[in-house]
Amino acid sequence: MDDNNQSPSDARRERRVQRQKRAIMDAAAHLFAEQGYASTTTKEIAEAADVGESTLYSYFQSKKEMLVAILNEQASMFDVVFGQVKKIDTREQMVTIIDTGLERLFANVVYSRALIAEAWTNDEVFNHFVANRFARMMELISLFLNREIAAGLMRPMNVEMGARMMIAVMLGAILPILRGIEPPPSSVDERRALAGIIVEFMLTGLAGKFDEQEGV
Amino acid sequence: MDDNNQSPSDARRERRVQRQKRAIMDAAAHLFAEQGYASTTTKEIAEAADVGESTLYSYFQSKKEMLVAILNEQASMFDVVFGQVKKIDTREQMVTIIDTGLERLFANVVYSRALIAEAWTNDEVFNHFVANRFARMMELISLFLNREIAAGLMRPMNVEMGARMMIAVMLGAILPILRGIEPPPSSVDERRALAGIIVEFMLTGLAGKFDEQEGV
Amino acid sequence: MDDNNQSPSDARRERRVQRQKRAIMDAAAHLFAEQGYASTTTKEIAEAADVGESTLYSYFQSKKEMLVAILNEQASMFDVVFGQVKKIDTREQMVTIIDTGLERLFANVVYSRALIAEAWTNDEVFNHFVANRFARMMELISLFLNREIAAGLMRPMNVEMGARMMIAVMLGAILPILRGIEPPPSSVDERRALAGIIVEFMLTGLAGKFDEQEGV
Amino acid sequence: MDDNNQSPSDARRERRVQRQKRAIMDAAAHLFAEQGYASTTTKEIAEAADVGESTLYSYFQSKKEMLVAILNEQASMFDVVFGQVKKIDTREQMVTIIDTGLERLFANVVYSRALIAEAWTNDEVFNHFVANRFARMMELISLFLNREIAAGLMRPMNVEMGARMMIAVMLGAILPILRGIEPPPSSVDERRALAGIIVEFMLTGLAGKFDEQEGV
DNA sequence: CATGAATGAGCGTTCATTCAT
DNA sequence: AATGAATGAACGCTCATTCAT
Repeated sequence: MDDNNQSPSDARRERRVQRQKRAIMDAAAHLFAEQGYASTTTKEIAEAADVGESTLYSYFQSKKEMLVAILNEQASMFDVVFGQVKKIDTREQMVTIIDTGLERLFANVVYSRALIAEAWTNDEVFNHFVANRFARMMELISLFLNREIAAGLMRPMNVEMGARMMIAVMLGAILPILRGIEPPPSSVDERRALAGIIVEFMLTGLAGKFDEQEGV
Repeated sequence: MDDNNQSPSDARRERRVQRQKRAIMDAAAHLFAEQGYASTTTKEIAEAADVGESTLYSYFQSKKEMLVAILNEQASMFDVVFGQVKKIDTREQMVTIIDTGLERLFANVVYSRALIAEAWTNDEVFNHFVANRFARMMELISLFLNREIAAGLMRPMNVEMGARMMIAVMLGAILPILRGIEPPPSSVDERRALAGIIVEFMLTGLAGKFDEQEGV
Repeated sequence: MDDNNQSPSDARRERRVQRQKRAIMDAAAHLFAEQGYASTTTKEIAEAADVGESTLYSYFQSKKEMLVAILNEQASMFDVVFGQVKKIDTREQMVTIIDTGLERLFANVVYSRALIAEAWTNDEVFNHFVANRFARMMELISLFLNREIAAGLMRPMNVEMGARMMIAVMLGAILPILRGIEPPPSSVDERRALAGIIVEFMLTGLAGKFDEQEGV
Repeated sequence: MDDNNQSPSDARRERRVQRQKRAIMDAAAHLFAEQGYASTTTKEIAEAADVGESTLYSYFQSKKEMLVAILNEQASMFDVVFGQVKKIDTREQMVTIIDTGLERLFANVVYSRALIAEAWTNDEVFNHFVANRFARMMELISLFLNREIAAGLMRPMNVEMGARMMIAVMLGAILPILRGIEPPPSSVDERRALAGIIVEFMLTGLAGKFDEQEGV
């Protein structure tokens, strides 16, 4: 009886706690994205989340912990996207993967912006949240490129540089959106079109003509 | 009399002032690049520049002014490079332009890193030091691309996206150097090789085969 | 009706209230004794008493009131002991009185320690809970000493200083126990032996030889 | 030349720094003595020392460090007094030793009161600043007592308890002064008289008759 | 009556800036 | 011109207390 009585209210409380935590994280992420972690005061976060300043500390032990929660979430989102990548055989698959990545990215633009902002100057953050993910990404792409080159579908090249370029092209396409200068694509179709353009540039650059064959 | 007497020593004083200013700016730029403007204290700058904390204020009216001086210099360096660009007709010219840009960039990596760090989160800085330069760059590249397409040397494309991709590829190639993870090229030859790779990727992407003809 | 109906349950409630109040006071006294009043948080008290933090305020109006309750109780305990003192004619009576005092003191060491801690720095506490009791104690002892001196059983002396010394010797004997460095005597016999030693030192000091006569 | 020039001003600066440090420590010691460390705010200390709150931090790294400086000084003062003690053969020597101790103690009553206040509830402070000094004191006194007993000048006794009593008697005599209830002796003669009374009570207690002989 | 959640007031501390020398 | 010393303003954070449930 007690169990039946308490369980639901426990769950409800837990949900409310999570909702508040989320509200604070969202407020903080926006501010961190817009002015950086160091320039954002707890007072501002509290006001943006519409709670008292001391209430923040019921949900996070410190300002730094808010940042970490934001970075963790953003990084794990990234892991999810990458975990789903299995094989890339056709150009269409490539577009789909990138489209999925964009979808997730645009769902929390400010989180990404905050992550980049902090990782750009903070080595600890960079090493903890970016470095190994970047390395894994490079590895995955390198494998893919090597396979394509071996199959004669891509030109011989410095594979590491190639991988870096792929990332760069993707980043370049969305940088103004991340930075908050342009709005994200307003429809699924627009987004997929963007993914298509990105792939086009990755594969053929500005000048080339690329024949769609069975492979990429 | 005063002129004859004072002029030389005035000049000497002026030179000394400029040298001190430079020392302070270098110290500040390094720190701003490594930990961000907001997280850098005037005490740290003073120590790095080996002067008393209050001496900073003999050369700059405020901490913010040090940042502005650094950003101004970095931005004007950029203007110099771009001012020299006249025409791009051959692939070789393109490589040379990019090589020149890299040269200047690597001469003051920390200045660039500081600029990016601050512009990423600070709208005022972005609008003042980056926005119009970025726009001019986009314009210049777009003109170039349109010309190439008209000449049949490049495929028809969304020109704005193309311009953005060129910038992205260049940025991608040097990002780890800017971030301070990799060292800049150690020789002029290495640097030119890097410029070559960048152009290669800009034009042909990963897959394409690009015929060097008379045009780019 | 109400009387007949409610009285028993009222009494039960009252007992429960007193039990909770006691639990909270015990928890608070321990903490006040170990870290001082100001350094003890209501959160710690609540945890030690195993109740919610806000529950404390059902029993006490404020943190300060908990302290006052503790001090009151400790002081009234003292009054009880002193109220029983009637006459001191023989050395044995003296030992008994001191032994009784020790018994009560050791029953609530932490209460005493908390009282001393707070009275040492807080004038309000000192004046309210210590000053007049100390004065009464001095008066009583002075009377006793004067009587002894008049009877030729003690040497002429500065009586106030004598009284103070008696208190000091007693305090000195139990200070390490109060401070929590040594455990209280583990048996009634040990405690009485301690009382004996205290009296011995009071009367004869380190060097003297004291003849037990009819008087003290 | 530079040496001759700089040295005096360096010394002057050093002296000024020491003077400020002392002023802050005095202000802090008074407040710590009167209301305890935890209840004293840095704002109060700053006001009492007549400096800005942030100025405190030019001289001490933290509030805790102010306390440590005070305790250290007080403890080292104690060491000085005890270091001078060589041998105790006559009652007069004993009086002199105690008189010297009183002199030093009364010179910084608030420092002592602050030390006692903090050591009473703070184990770290107790262990670091009191415990070993107390132990050394007990040891010294025990040695003395054993020698006296062996010489037949004192009665056989529990030596540890005897030592503790000596300390207690001394403490008892000055407790009201330490606590700030009574003023310290206003003249050297008064102070020496007090030392005499203390010794009297140590040796003969309340009742005894003690013959001054060659030994104590 | 019991409590988790919320908070204003105020804490110890930092820091860009000023000022006397 | 250069600086050590000083400081007000504001920071991140704690805590005794209140309140809705």
